Amino acid sequence: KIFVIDDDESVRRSLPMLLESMEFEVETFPSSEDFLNREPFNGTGCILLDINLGGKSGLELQEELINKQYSLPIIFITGKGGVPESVRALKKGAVDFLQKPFDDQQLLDAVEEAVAKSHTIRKEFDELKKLQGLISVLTERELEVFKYVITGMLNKQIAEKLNIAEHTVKLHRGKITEKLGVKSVAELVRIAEKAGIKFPSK
Amino acid sequence: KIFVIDDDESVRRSLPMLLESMEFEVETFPSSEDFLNREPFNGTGCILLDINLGGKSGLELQEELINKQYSLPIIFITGKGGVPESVRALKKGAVDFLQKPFDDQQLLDAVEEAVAKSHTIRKEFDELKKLQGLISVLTERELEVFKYVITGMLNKQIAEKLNIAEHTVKLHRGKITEKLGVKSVAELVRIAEKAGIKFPSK
DNA sequence: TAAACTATAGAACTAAAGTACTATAGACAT
DNA sequence: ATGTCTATAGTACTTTAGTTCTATAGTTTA
Repeated sequence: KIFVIDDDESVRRSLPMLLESMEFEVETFPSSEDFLNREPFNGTGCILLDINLGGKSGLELQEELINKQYSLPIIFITGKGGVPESVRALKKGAVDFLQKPFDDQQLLDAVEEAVAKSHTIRKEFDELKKLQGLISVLTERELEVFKYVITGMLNKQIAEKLNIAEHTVKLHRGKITEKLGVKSVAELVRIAEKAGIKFPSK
Repeated sequence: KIFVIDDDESVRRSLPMLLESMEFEVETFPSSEDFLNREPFNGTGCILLDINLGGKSGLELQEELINKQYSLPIIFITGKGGVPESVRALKKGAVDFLQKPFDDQQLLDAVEEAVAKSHTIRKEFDELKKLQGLISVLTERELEVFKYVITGMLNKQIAEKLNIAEHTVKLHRGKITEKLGVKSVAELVRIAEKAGIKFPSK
C-alpha cells in the first residue's frame, strides 16, 4: 500500500497509474494534514512525499511521523529541493530522495526497497509485540524472578536477594517457564534479549 | 584523528588549521590513491572527503573502503556535487554531506558526530574481537557442544546427538565454562549472541 | 459470599548439572 | 621418547533444578 502526498494534482494522477499497474494499492493526499487526518495505517507499504507542500512541509511531516513512531518508510520526491534537504531527509531515515523528473524505473526501484524495508520492520515489530505479550502475563513477582534468572543467578541467590525461601523461587520459575512455554534458561535469555528486557543492577 | 582528502590545496591548508585548533590530529591527502597508500589506520576518527577528485572519485573511494571493511565514518565535502551524489553517499552510510561553502560550526558538528560514531563502532568491534578470541580457544568438539548447550538442550540429548556418553558432555561443558570464565548457561547464551554464533539446525 | 489468583513455604522426591579421581588412546611437539 | 593436549568413559558423589502434595493468607472478581 502506497501513500502519495503531493500538492501537484498531475502527480496525484500519474503516480497511482504507474503504481497500480505494478499491483500496488495507492492512496493520494494533497497535503500533510490530509494524510494525518486519515486513520492510522499499520500494514506494510511506504510514503511518497513531496518536500514542498502547502501547510506542513514534507520534512516537517517526516519529523512528526517519527515522533509518532509511525514506521512507514518514506521516499521523498521533489522539484526544487536541494542538497541540504536531501541530507536532512536521509539522515532522518528516508529510504530515497528523488528529483523530478525521474524515470519510472527509478521510482519503482525505490518503492520496492521501501516496501521490503517496511516488511522487515513489521516482522520485527510483530515479533516484539508477541514476546512482550507473553511477558505481560507474568505477575510482578514472576517478572522480578525472571530478571534475576536471566542473569544466571542460582535459585538460592535469588531467594536471598528477595528474602523468600528457595522453594518459592522454584515455584515462580515453574510458573514462568509454563507461561512462556519454554523449557530452558537458554530460551528465557533469548526471549529477554529480543524483548529488550533489562536485568537489575544487582 | 581526521583525514582530509581533497585535491584543492587551499582546503588542505585551511581545514587542518581549524581542526587542529579543536585538538584533532589531521592528515591530508590530495587523492584517493594517496590515502589508500597510507598504512591502514585503525583508531577512531573520520574522513573528510571531497567528491571531485582526480583519479578515484570520493564516491568510488567510499565504496572501496566499505568493501575493505574500513570502518572510518565519512563526511563528504563538495563544491559542485548535487542531490544524486548526496543521496548515494548517505545511502552508503556517509555521516554527512556538506556543500562548500560551509561555515566552521557546520563542519565541526559533523566531525563531532562522525567521531562519536567511530568510537561506538570501535567499541563494538573490540567487544566482538574479545569474545571471538575467547571462543577461539575452544577445541572443535567443545565448540560443537557449546552450540548445543546454548539452544537449551540437556546433556543427555547432546550426548545422544554426538554419540558420546553424557559424562563426556559434562567434561566438555566444564572445559567450556572454565575457558570462557562463566558460571551459568545464561552467560553462555549472551556471549554467543554477542559473538554472532549460530546454532545447528538440530 | 464464593471462587480464582497470587505469594508464600515445608516435606519429600526425581532429575539434571557439576566435580573429582582414575584411566585409555591418539595426535603433536620438544 | 617423553610430555602435553584432546577426546573419550566409568564410578561416585554433591549441588542445583524441578515437581508434587499440602497448606496459609491476602487480593480480586464474579
